[in-house]
Amino acid sequence: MERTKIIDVLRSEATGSDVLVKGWVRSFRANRFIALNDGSTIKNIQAVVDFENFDEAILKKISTGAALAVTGTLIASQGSGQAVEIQVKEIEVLGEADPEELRKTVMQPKRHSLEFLREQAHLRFRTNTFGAVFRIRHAVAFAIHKFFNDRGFFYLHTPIITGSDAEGAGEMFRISTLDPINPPLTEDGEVDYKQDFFGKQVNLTVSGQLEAELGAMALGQVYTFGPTFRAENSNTSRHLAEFWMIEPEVAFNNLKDNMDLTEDFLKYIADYVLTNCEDDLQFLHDREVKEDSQKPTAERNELNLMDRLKFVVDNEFKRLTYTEAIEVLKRSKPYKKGKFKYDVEWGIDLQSEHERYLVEKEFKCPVILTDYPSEIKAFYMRQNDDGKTVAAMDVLFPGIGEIVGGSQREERLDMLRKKCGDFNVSEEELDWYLDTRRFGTAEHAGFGLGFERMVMFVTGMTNIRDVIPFPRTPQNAEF
RNA sequence: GCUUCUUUAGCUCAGUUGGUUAGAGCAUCUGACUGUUAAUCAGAGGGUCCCUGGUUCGAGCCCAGGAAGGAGCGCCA
Repeated sequence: MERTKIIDVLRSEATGSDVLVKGWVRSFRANRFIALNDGSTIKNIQAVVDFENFDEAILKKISTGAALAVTGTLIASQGSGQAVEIQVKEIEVLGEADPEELRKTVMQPKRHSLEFLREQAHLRFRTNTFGAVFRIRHAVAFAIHKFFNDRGFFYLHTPIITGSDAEGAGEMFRISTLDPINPPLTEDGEVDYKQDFFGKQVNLTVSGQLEAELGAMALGQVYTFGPTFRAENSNTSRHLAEFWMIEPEVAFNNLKDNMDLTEDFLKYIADYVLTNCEDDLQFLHDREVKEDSQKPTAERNELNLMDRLKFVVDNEFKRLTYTEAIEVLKRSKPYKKGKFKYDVEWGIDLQSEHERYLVEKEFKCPVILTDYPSEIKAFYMRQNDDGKTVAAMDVLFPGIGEIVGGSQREERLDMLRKKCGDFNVSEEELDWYLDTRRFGTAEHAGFGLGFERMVMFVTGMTNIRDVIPFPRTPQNAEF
């Protein structure tokens, strides 16, 4: 008989017919009820064993975590917790799981802290929470490709190994095949990278944007979706050393087009998850509601998970300029009462506390801030006519902070070269990039979305390490 | 990197003013029961009290240093 996935068995109306399912035991109750899960859905199928007339040797091997092949008749359940169940005819134990060993793992049938689950990242897939998170993570990735494909974007693979650190987006991981103990040296006693694999110093990418711009200035609309690496010593719940980033880039788009695209995009993803991940979302929703009920009122979510997603889908994002934001902050209660740790003044970079105030207290919805002072943003962002600000935008989400950073790019060659000078960026190294401005330059814009931050938002997980299968953070590269 | 909190059984945690044999629930094992939904009942096993040093007649508890983890901040996506 062919195996049927549990998600299909549960949907099936064919009671009375025989099925074969394979999966892992979640629990074995009363020597009679096996809860079996195969990962196709968060739901388990209940397999009912007539233990009085069953091989005891097999029953003994059925324990939490074991892999089974179960053959039996699909029947309407006599119990109230499920619509259908399998009346077992035959069980083959595919892989045993020693209970004495299993009790040391996250697979034991009880609630665990997320910290403990993280220590066994290789086993946490078997839990309800992480099963749900990673099925949703897939759905978000798929939705992203679908969104762009449906709009005629081309998926562009930008290099993971790069020779430029021009963007200055952060500390980089160096890649080398040189002997680390005795590297070849130049006459000056420096490491001689000319003898390295690529004949120069190279790093893991911190952004595919500059390369994506080249694609956009020929293919029109492109996006990247790949791994990104930052060697920052960041110890927070929203930073990873290895994460995935989506960077669309569109020729002939200005900042307004860019904002519209971003908003459509984020709404599309939230909506996709709401309509396609019902069971997993409901589980995470209930989990959060339960957790919240044990917290003091002040620490609870104002909106629950489902409502937060619906809110993003149904409401316009609040758009305002940096200059307006500074004014709002200066009029705010915490500012007047001296509650902010950092001062608010035009020209400063907004601190987390300021962004959180705007998103969580003042507007209570996603916020797009635009037109930041030139000095605090990257060299490639387009200079506004006021001479002080650039056509930048940051999208701020409640609880997560900056989820998207983007801009209209500086397309005027002379202006871009001036900015290179101002920001100490080597024109020589970026000659290939400047060529786009030499040959048929045109206005264009794009943004970068932190994939894991989006997954955090749609799953309600509050630590970024819990939305990536194998988190890489300072001092941690396990498994 | 900075601030702050935490570290006691496989897990989650309690542990009084420094006092003799360190506890609970869950998990595991044994037995009973058997249409259960984190099954129930009875019993059992299970401890480098994070590490190092100090104070003390005596330290899980006090002091110093260190490590790991959480939360917040900075850097950012």
